[in-house]
Amino acid sequence: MPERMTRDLPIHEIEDAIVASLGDRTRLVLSAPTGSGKSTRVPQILLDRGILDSPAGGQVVVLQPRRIAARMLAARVAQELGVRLGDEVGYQIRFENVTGPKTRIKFVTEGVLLRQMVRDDSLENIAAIVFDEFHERHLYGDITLARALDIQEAIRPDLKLIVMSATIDAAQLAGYLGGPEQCGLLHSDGRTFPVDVRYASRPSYDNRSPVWEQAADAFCEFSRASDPGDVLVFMPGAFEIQRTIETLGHRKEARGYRVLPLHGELATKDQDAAVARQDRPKIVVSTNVAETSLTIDGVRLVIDSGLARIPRHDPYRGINTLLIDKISQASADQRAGRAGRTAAGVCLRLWTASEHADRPVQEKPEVQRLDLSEVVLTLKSAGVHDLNLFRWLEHPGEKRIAHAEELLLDLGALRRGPDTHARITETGRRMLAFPLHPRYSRMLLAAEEFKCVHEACLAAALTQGRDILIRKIDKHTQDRREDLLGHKSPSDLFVLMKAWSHAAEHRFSIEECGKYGIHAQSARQVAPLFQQFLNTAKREGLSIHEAPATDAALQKAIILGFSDRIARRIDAGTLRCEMVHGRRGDLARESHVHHEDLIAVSEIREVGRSDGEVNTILSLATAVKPEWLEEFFPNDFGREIDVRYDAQARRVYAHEIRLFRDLPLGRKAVEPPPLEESARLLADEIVAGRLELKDWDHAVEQWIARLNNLAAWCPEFELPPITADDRRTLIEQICHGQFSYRSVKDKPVQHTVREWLSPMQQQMLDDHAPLRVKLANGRTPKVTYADKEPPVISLRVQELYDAHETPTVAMGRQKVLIHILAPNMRPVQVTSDLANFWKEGYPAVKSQLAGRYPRHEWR
DNA sequence: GAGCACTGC
Repeated sequence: MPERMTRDLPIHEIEDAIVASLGDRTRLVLSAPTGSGKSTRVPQILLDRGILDSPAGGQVVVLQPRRIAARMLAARVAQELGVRLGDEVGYQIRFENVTGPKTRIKFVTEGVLLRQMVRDDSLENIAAIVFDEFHERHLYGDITLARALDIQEAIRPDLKLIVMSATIDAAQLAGYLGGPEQCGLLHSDGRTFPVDVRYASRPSYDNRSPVWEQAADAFCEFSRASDPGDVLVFMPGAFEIQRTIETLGHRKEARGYRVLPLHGELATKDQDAAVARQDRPKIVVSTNVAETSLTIDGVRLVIDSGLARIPRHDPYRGINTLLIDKISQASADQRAGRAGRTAAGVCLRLWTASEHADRPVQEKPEVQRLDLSEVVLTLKSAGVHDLNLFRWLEHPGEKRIAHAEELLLDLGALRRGPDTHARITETGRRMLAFPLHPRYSRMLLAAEEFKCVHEACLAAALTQGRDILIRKIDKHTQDRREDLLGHKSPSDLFVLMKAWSHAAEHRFSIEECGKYGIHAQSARQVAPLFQQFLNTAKREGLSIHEAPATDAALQKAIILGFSDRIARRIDAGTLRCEMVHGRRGDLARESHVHHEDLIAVSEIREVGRSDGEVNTILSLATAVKPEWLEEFFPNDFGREIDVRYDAQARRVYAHEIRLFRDLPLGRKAVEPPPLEESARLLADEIVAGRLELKDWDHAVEQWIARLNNLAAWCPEFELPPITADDRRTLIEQICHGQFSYRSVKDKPVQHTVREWLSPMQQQMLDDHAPLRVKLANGRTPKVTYADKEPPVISLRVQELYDAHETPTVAMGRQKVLIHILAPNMRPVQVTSDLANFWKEGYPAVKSQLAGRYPRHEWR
């Protein structure tokens, strides 16, 4: 029989209030910091006080953001109640279901419940749902709460919903849950030790030394005055951690300390070492893992860089970014709290108090930061057709929703309905059976057609968790790895599959994996995923073919999931690639598909470099044959004729360029088109000096190609004689963007055009030429044209900031719309004269951004 | 020569 719990934790002070509130209303927000005992005791209170005894069945489901928490909390509650884990108290996480028919208290991770809601929205047997650690605002937690509210209103009015949070603005949350009419609001105190938070005396932008130096300085200064005990240093990533450790190694104050790194890519034994008690005091230098996921007991001093690498999905470009950013006040408090777990502690922040006040209060919720494709598909299957009307706690932004819908339409998971809202298709429903990003579920469905389901399941499993191939390895390991995996491959996924198979054959032995730089723990975790996908595929009626699939079969399946990420190498000497939709990036150095011209990439990530610039890295590449694209996407092909004039030979050459969407795939020589005569006449004009040109050879070459394109666009266009009006027309065509920006951006052509013109026309060109904007960091921002509206220049805040250091170079004096893409918020728009942007437009931008986006010091 | 936070179905 369950024992009665002891009432030794702060949460019991409001036990009666909880019971009373849930007697009146079905919703409750409970704000309580760590140490209040809410996670273990609230479920027991619900059970003990009869709140779960509803006709619908008496289970409380407690949502946890992490598996390990679900497992440990269940074990602790079972122990407190004196019952066997899996009977009255159980837990369910991916791959593990430790519950039984008697289970009344069930801890689950967020994805488990969302999946359950997709299958069955009556939530039979569930009397109450508790959302724990809701302030972390994970994507699935947000969606699960919103759906639970829908379900409560539509079919389960008796369902109790309790949202627990440590730091979130509880009143706002209570408002979302219907206000005082429908939702109770309670607060409990925690039980932690006080932490003395100290700020830097100099603002961080004033301090030119790198964060690792600053952290080491702070440590040395502190340890000269008092004994720090165990120390925890927060850094944004592995690189900075390494530098911090090196720097501390040169400081005499750090002698006698064990200095240990802690981050996700470390082997388990190294992570354990950082958490374990040492024979000497220790300094653990860690990423965000130590903020929520791992606790290190005995820490009395926290040194916080205030930085983290924060992932975001940019819906404008359809890529993921991972850039270093300042953490929020809430996150900094969470980090500081790590110094007060076992005794009073100190937290040294490497930024000033006034800078702190400028930081955002909370981190942006994931729903406003990440790719929503999977969530959108889930909601569509639940009958939410207009996602802008969904009950978002915070609206993710129309662009983010639109981007997800576009991808799902491309994948065939959605189809436009009569009311313009896209509806889920049969393919979409089948895709939803797989717990995967829709791209990968699409790949698995395609794999059936190409008879490679088994292989595709493994490929999908390998992309889910941490990379199984460790990046930083020594030369010997590198050589051994190359012997095992080869140098070239049609797909990086094949390389991963080969590495994994080797690890699996050796039962994921740490020693054997270590020889090849394979992360044994990550590789081991792939196996259950692989099995889960195979089982799902079987259940969905896909046939798991016994015969090994050909490489081409799997490559084709991959392409069907990633057709909007086709890329072409620009040249053989570099890793530069151009992609469909005008994007560019660099193929990952470690890719094994470096010998191929045309690839599909499964991952695009924008990553900050140590010099402050940004790299777009294309990884997990798969070789693509153009004829496959033709087979699958016959309507996405176009062609363009490129005519060039060879001045020495005085001949015109023509090439046909094949385009996949807007990506040039290859060129082949063709008969010069009828325009040849006109082109030659034009060339003669120039050669004869009747048109003064600088750098004429190149200019002519470019210009003739442009004229040819114009003729294709406007058949009545006659080249000779070139009247002033013709020229005007030409310029206007250019100005209105009917030539691609790329085609006229080269300097010689600008020259050419200028030289043709009367002074008045030159003025017109200056006023209306396609904008050429070059930033101080060498990047050229995107410029888009629309009818009758000023051109739009899209700048990311980072670029704007970089550009501010040295002036932006820009041609053109017309008014433009400058679109500032600031992470975490709607784009800020200002209309400005570009040449005077810093004088006129920038103050407007600044006033809109300052305070809301304190990533940089706005000057 | 360059480049990578953490979870979760």
